[in-house]
Amino acid sequence: MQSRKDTPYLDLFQIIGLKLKKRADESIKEFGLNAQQGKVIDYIYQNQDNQIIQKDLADRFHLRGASITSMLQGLEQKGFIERKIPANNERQKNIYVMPKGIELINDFQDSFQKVEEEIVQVLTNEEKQVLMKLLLKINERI
Amino acid sequence: MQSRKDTPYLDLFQIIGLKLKKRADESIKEFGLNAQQGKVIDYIYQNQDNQIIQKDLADRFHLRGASITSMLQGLEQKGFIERKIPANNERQKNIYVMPKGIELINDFQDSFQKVEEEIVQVLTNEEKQVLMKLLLKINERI
DNA sequence: TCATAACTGTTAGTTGTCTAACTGTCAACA
DNA sequence: TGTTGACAGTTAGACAACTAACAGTTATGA
Repeated sequence: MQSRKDTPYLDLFQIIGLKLKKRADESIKEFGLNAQQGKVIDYIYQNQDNQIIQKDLADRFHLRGASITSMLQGLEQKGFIERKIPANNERQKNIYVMPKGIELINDFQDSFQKVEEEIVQVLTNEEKQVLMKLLLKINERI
Repeated sequence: MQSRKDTPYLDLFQIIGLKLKKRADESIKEFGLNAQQGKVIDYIYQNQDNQIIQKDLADRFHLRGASITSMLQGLEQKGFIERKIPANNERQKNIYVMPKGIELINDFQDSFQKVEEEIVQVLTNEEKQVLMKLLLKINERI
Protein backbone atom coordinates (compact mmCIF):
# COMPACT_ATOMS: atom_id res chain seq x y z
CA MET A 1 0.00 0.00 0.00
CA GLN A 2 0.92 3.68 -0.50
CA SER A 3 3.27 2.46 -3.19
CA ARG A 4 2.18 5.13 -5.62
CA LYS A 5 3.39 8.02 -3.55
CA ASP A 6 6.00 6.94 -1.07
CA THR A 7 9.15 8.96 -0.55
CA PRO A 8 11.93 6.58 0.48
CA TYR A 9 14.85 8.89 -0.33
CA LEU A 10 13.34 11.81 1.54
CA ASP A 11 12.51 9.59 4.51
CA LEU A 12 15.93 7.94 4.59
CA PHE A 13 17.82 11.21 4.43
CA GLN A 14 15.67 12.59 7.24
CA ILE A 15 16.09 9.54 9.44
CA ILE A 16 19.81 9.15 8.84
CA GLY A 17 20.33 12.87 9.42
CA LEU A 18 18.45 12.70 12.70
CA LYS A 19 20.32 9.63 13.91
CA LEU A 20 23.68 11.18 13.02
CA LYS A 21 22.79 14.40 14.81
CA LYS A 22 21.99 12.45 17.96
CA ARG A 23 25.20 10.42 17.70
CA ALA A 24 27.34 13.48 17.12
CA ASP A 25 25.67 15.38 19.98
CA GLU A 26 26.25 12.44 22.29
CA SER A 27 29.89 12.16 21.24
CA ILE A 28 30.83 15.63 22.52
CA LYS A 29 28.25 16.05 25.25
CA GLU A 30 31.01 15.68 27.85
CA PHE A 31 32.39 19.08 26.81
CA GLY A 32 29.11 20.85 27.51
CA LEU A 33 28.43 21.63 23.85
CA ASN A 34 26.36 20.12 21.09
CA ALA A 35 27.69 18.92 17.77
CA GLN A 36 26.68 22.05 15.88
CA GLN A 37 28.58 24.23 18.34
CA GLY A 38 31.62 21.96 18.11
CA LYS A 39 31.57 22.08 14.33
CA VAL A 40 31.27 25.87 14.40
CA ILE A 41 34.23 26.28 16.76
CA ASP A 42 36.27 23.96 14.59
CA TYR A 43 35.31 25.88 11.46
CA ILE A 44 36.12 29.24 13.04
CA TYR A 45 39.52 27.95 14.08
CA GLN A 46 40.31 26.71 10.57
CA ASN A 47 39.34 30.07 9.08
CA GLN A 48 40.01 32.73 11.70
CA ASP A 49 43.08 34.08 9.89
CA ASN A 50 40.81 34.85 6.97
CA GLN A 51 38.59 37.56 8.46
CA ILE A 52 35.66 35.25 9.02
CA ILE A 53 32.33 36.95 9.87
CA GLN A 54 28.98 35.71 11.14
CA LYS A 55 27.45 35.68 7.71
CA ASP A 56 30.08 33.17 6.55
CA LEU A 57 28.98 30.82 9.33
CA ALA A 58 25.32 31.27 8.42
CA ASP A 59 26.15 30.30 4.81
CA ARG A 60 28.39 27.37 5.67
CA PHE A 61 26.00 25.84 8.20
CA HIS A 62 22.76 26.78 6.48
CA LEU A 63 21.48 28.67 9.48
CA ARG A 64 19.82 32.08 9.70
CA GLY A 65 21.74 35.12 10.85
CA ALA A 66 19.67 35.33 14.00
CA SER A 67 20.56 31.75 14.91
CA ILE A 68 24.27 32.50 14.51
CA THR A 69 23.96 35.63 16.65
CA SER A 70 22.32 33.58 19.37
CA MET A 71 24.81 30.70 19.18
CA LEU A 72 27.86 32.96 19.17
CA GLN A 73 26.53 35.04 22.08
CA GLY A 74 26.38 31.79 24.04
CA LEU A 75 29.84 30.63 22.98
CA GLU A 76 31.30 34.06 23.73
CA GLN A 77 29.71 34.17 27.16
CA LYS A 78 31.18 30.77 27.96
CA GLY A 79 34.61 31.97 26.85
CA PHE A 80 35.06 29.74 23.78
CA ILE A 81 35.26 32.53 21.22
CA GLU A 82 35.52 36.30 20.91
CA ARG A 83 34.12 38.74 18.38
CA LYS A 84 35.84 41.95 17.26
CA ILE A 85 34.52 44.68 15.01
CA PRO A 86 37.16 45.18 12.29
CA ALA A 87 38.46 48.68 11.53
CA ASN A 88 37.46 48.64 7.88
CA ASN A 89 33.78 47.75 8.29
CA GLU A 90 31.76 48.48 11.39
CA ARG A 91 28.82 46.34 10.27
CA GLN A 92 30.81 43.16 10.64
CA LYS A 93 32.29 41.15 13.48
CA ASN A 94 35.38 38.99 12.99
CA ILE A 95 35.39 35.84 15.05
CA TYR A 96 38.25 34.13 16.84
CA VAL A 97 38.54 31.02 19.00
CA MET A 98 39.85 31.60 22.53
CA PRO A 99 42.42 29.30 24.19
CA LYS A 100 39.62 27.53 26.10
CA GLY A 101 38.11 26.60 22.74
CA ILE A 102 41.35 25.71 21.02
CA GLU A 103 42.07 23.16 23.75
CA LEU A 104 38.98 21.21 22.77
CA ILE A 105 39.31 21.15 19.01
CA ASN A 106 41.36 17.99 18.80
CA ASP A 107 38.86 16.22 21.05
CA PHE A 108 35.96 17.41 18.86
CA GLN A 109 37.69 16.18 15.75
CA ASP A 110 38.40 12.79 17.30
CA SER A 111 34.78 12.45 18.40
CA PHE A 112 33.35 13.44 15.03
CA GLN A 113 35.84 11.20 13.29
CA LYS A 114 34.44 8.22 15.20
CA VAL A 115 30.91 9.05 14.06
CA GLU A 116 32.20 9.51 10.52
CA GLU A 117 33.75 6.04 10.57
CA GLU A 118 30.56 4.49 11.92
CA ILE A 119 28.67 5.83 8.93
CA VAL A 120 30.82 4.19 6.30
CA GLN A 121 32.29 1.24 8.14
CA VAL A 122 29.77 -1.12 6.54
CA LEU A 123 30.77 0.00 3.05
CA THR A 124 33.57 -1.18 0.82
CA ASN A 125 36.07 1.34 -0.50
CA GLU A 126 34.38 1.35 -3.84
CA GLU A 127 30.97 1.87 -2.25
CA LYS A 128 32.36 4.79 -0.23
CA GLN A 129 33.59 6.49 -3.37
CA VAL A 130 30.30 5.97 -5.16
CA LEU A 131 28.34 7.28 -2.17
CA MET A 132 30.50 10.39 -1.94
CA LYS A 133 30.01 11.09 -5.63
CA LEU A 134 26.22 10.71 -5.35
CA LEU A 135 25.95 12.82 -2.20
CA LEU A 136 27.96 15.63 -3.76
CA LYS A 137 25.82 15.49 -6.87
CA ILE A 138 22.61 15.70 -4.86
CA ASN A 139 23.91 18.43 -2.57
CA GLU A 140 24.87 20.56 -5.56
CA ARG A 141 21.40 20.51 -7.03
CA ILE A 142 19.18 20.99 -4.02
CA MET B 1 44.40 21.71 5.67
CA GLN B 2 42.30 19.74 8.15
CA SER B 3 42.70 16.80 5.79
CA ARG B 4 43.60 14.43 8.58
CA LYS B 5 40.32 14.74 10.41
CA ASP B 6 37.59 15.99 8.16
CA THR B 7 34.16 14.40 8.16
CA PRO B 8 32.65 14.77 4.69
CA TYR B 9 30.00 12.07 5.04
CA LEU B 10 28.76 13.42 8.36
CA ASP B 11 28.73 16.96 7.00
CA LEU B 12 26.99 16.03 3.77
CA PHE B 13 24.26 14.06 5.51
CA GLN B 14 23.67 16.93 7.90
CA ILE B 15 23.54 19.54 5.16
CA ILE B 16 21.38 17.50 2.80
CA GLY B 17 19.03 16.59 5.66
CA LEU B 18 18.67 20.23 6.63
CA LYS B 19 18.08 21.37 3.06
CA LEU B 20 15.46 18.67 2.50
CA LYS B 21 13.68 19.56 5.74
CA LYS B 22 13.43 23.17 4.61
CA ARG B 23 12.19 22.17 1.15
CA ALA B 24 9.60 19.79 2.55
CA ASP B 25 8.42 22.36 5.11
CA GLU B 26 8.10 24.95 2.37
CA SER B 27 6.18 22.57 0.15
CA ILE B 28 3.25 22.17 2.57
CA LYS B 29 3.47 25.50 4.38
CA GLU B 30 0.28 26.60 2.64
CA PHE B 31 -1.69 24.08 4.71
CA GLY B 32 -0.47 25.56 7.99
CA LEU B 33 1.60 22.54 8.94
CA ASN B 34 5.24 21.56 8.71
CA ALA B 35 6.58 18.50 6.90
CA GLN B 36 6.91 16.40 10.04
CA GLN B 37 3.26 17.01 10.91
CA GLY B 38 2.21 16.16 7.36
CA LYS B 39 4.21 12.95 7.41
CA VAL B 40 2.67 12.00 10.75
CA ILE B 41 -0.89 12.60 9.55
CA ASP B 42 -0.18 10.54 6.45
CA TYR B 43 1.30 7.73 8.53
CA ILE B 44 -1.63 7.73 10.93
CA TYR B 45 -4.04 7.52 8.03
CA GLN B 46 -2.21 4.56 6.49
CA ASN B 47 -2.25 2.72 9.83
CA GLN B 48 -5.31 3.86 11.74
CA ASP B 49 -7.19 0.60 11.19
CA ASN B 50 -4.37 -1.13 12.99
CA GLN B 51 -4.77 0.29 16.50
CA ILE B 52 -1.90 2.72 16.16
CA ILE B 53 -0.73 4.38 19.41
CA GLN B 54 1.56 7.29 20.19
CA LYS B 55 4.50 5.04 20.96
CA ASP B 56 4.36 3.67 17.40
CA LEU B 57 4.75 7.20 16.08
CA ALA B 58 7.66 7.87 18.41
CA ASP B 59 9.40 4.74 17.09
CA ARG B 60 8.65 5.39 13.43
CA PHE B 61 9.75 9.02 13.48
CA HIS B 62 12.58 8.72 15.98
CA LEU B 63 11.05 11.25 18.33
CA ARG B 64 10.58 11.13 22.10
CA GLY B 65 7.22 10.36 23.62
CA ALA B 66 6.95 13.88 24.99
CA SER B 67 7.45 15.33 21.51
CA ILE B 68 4.66 13.16 20.13
CA THR B 69 2.36 14.20 22.96
CA SER B 70 3.02 17.83 22.16
CA MET B 71 2.62 17.43 18.41
CA LEU B 72 -0.59 15.42 18.66
CA GLN B 73 -2.10 17.85 21.17
CA GLY B 74 -1.56 20.54 18.57
CA LEU B 75 -2.98 18.49 15.71
CA GLU B 76 -5.97 17.48 17.83
CA GLN B 77 -6.68 21.05 18.84
CA LYS B 78 -6.62 22.11 15.20
CA GLY B 79 -9.04 19.32 14.33
CA PHE B 80 -6.75 17.20 12.14
CA ILE B 81 -6.80 14.08 14.32
CA GLU B 82 -8.53 12.59 17.33
CA ARG B 83 -7.32 10.31 20.09
CA LYS B 84 -9.43 7.67 21.80
CA ILE B 85 -8.57 5.51 24.79
CA PRO B 86 -9.30 1.91 23.72
CA ALA B 87 -11.45 -0.32 25.92
CA ASN B 88 -8.82 -2.97 26.41
CA ASN B 89 -5.98 -0.78 27.67
CA GLU B 90 -6.47 2.54 29.41
CA ARG B 91 -2.79 3.44 29.20
CA GLN B 92 -2.93 3.84 25.48
CA LYS B 93 -4.54 6.21 23.00
CA ASN B 94 -5.52 5.11 19.52
CA ILE B 95 -5.16 7.80 16.92
CA TYR B 96 -7.38 8.60 13.95
CA VAL B 97 -7.32 11.23 11.23
CA MET B 98 -10.38 13.48 11.09
CA PRO B 99 -12.07 14.48 7.80
CA LYS B 100 -10.26 17.84 7.87
CA GLY B 101 -6.97 15.90 7.84
CA ILE B 102 -8.01 13.30 5.29
CA GLU B 103 -8.81 16.07 2.82
CA LEU B 104 -5.19 17.17 2.84
CA ILE B 105 -3.41 13.84 2.56
CA ASN B 106 -3.35 13.73 -1.23
CA ASP B 107 -1.96 17.24 -1.31
CA PHE B 108 0.74 16.30 1.20
CA GLN B 109 1.71 13.28 -0.83
CA ASP B 110 1.90 15.30 -4.03
CA SER B 111 4.06 17.92 -2.34
CA PHE B 112 6.43 15.41 -0.80
CA GLN B 113 6.60 13.52 -4.06
CA LYS B 114 7.89 16.66 -5.76
CA VAL B 115 10.66 17.01 -3.19
CA GLU B 116 11.46 13.32 -3.57
CA GLU B 117 11.87 13.76 -7.29
CA GLU B 118 14.10 16.77 -6.85
CA ILE B 119 16.48 14.68 -4.78
CA VAL B 120 17.09 12.02 -7.39
CA GLN B 121 16.35 13.83 -10.62
CA VAL B 122 20.06 14.35 -11.30
CA LEU B 123 20.75 10.62 -10.97
CA THR B 124 20.48 7.85 -13.54
CA ASN B 125 18.27 4.87 -12.78
CA GLU B 126 21.28 2.80 -11.94
CA GLU B 127 22.63 5.46 -9.61
CA LYS B 128 19.26 5.66 -7.88
CA GLN B 129 19.32 1.95 -7.18
CA VAL B 130 22.88 2.07 -5.87
CA LEU B 131 22.06 5.06 -3.65
CA MET B 132 19.02 3.31 -2.21
CA LYS B 133 21.06 0.24 -1.43
CA LEU B 134 23.77 2.26 0.29
CA LEU B 135 21.34 4.38 2.30
CA LEU B 136 19.49 1.29 3.53
CA LYS B 137 22.76 -0.34 4.50
CA ILE B 138 23.87 2.72 6.47
CA ASN B 139 20.50 3.22 8.12
CA GLU B 140 20.48 -0.38 9.32
CA ARG B 141 23.76 -0.07 11.12
CA ILE B 142 23.53 3.31 12.78
C1' DT C 1 26.47 64.31 -3.39
C1' DC C 2 22.88 62.69 -1.37
C1' DA C 3 18.95 59.63 -1.16
C1' DT C 4 18.12 55.05 -1.36
C1' DA C 5 19.17 50.27 -1.35
C1' DA C 6 21.92 46.53 0.27
C1' DC C 7 24.36 44.56 3.92
C1' DT C 8 25.38 42.78 8.78
C1' DG C 9 23.92 41.86 12.94
C1' DT C 10 20.39 42.11 16.96
C1' DT C 11 16.04 41.63 19.47
C1' DA C 12 11.49 39.79 20.54
C1' DG C 13 8.56 36.31 20.26
C1' DT C 14 7.19 31.52 18.36
C1' DT C 15 7.80 26.69 17.53
C1' DG C 16 9.43 22.04 18.02
C1' DT C 17 12.48 19.23 20.14
C1' DC C 18 14.61 17.48 24.33
C1' DT C 19 15.18 15.60 29.51
C1' DA C 20 13.51 14.68 34.04
C1' DA C 21 10.01 13.87 36.96
C1' DC C 22 5.48 12.46 37.29
C1' DT C 23 0.60 9.78 37.03
C1' DG C 24 -2.04 6.06 36.15
C1' DT C 25 -2.53 1.31 34.26
C1' DC C 26 -1.14 -3.36 33.36
C1' DA C 27 1.80 -7.55 33.84
C1' DA C 28 4.62 -10.76 36.29
C1' DC C 29 5.90 -13.58 39.88
C1' DA C 30 7.06 -14.74 44.94
C1' DT D 1 -2.95 -12.11 45.54
C1' DG D 2 -0.35 -8.29 46.44
C1' DT D 3 3.79 -5.93 45.36
C1' DT D 4 6.78 -4.41 42.21
C1' DG D 5 8.42 -3.21 37.76
C1' DA D 6 7.31 -2.10 33.05
C1' DC D 7 4.62 0.60 30.09
C1' DA D 8 2.05 4.77 27.88
C1' DG D 9 1.41 9.18 28.14
C1' DT D 10 1.78 14.04 30.31
C1' DT D 11 3.82 18.19 32.29
C1' DA D 12 7.33 21.67 33.18
C1' DG D 13 11.20 23.79 31.89
C1' DA D 14 15.47 24.26 28.85
C1' DC D 15 17.33 25.05 24.42
C1' DA D 16 18.17 25.90 19.52
C1' DA D 17 16.22 27.01 15.49
C1' DC D 18 12.96 30.10 13.10
C1' DT D 19 10.51 34.79 11.27
C1' DA D 20 9.66 39.62 11.39
C1' DA D 21 10.92 43.95 12.53
C1' DC D 22 14.60 46.81 13.47
C1' DA D 23 19.34 49.74 13.80
C1' DG D 24 23.45 51.09 12.13
C1' DT D 25 26.90 51.00 8.31
C1' DT D 26 28.34 50.91 3.60
C1' DA D 27 27.63 50.99 -1.45
C1' DT D 28 25.29 52.71 -5.49
C1' DG D 29 23.56 55.56 -9.00
C1' DA D 30 20.49 59.65 -10.54
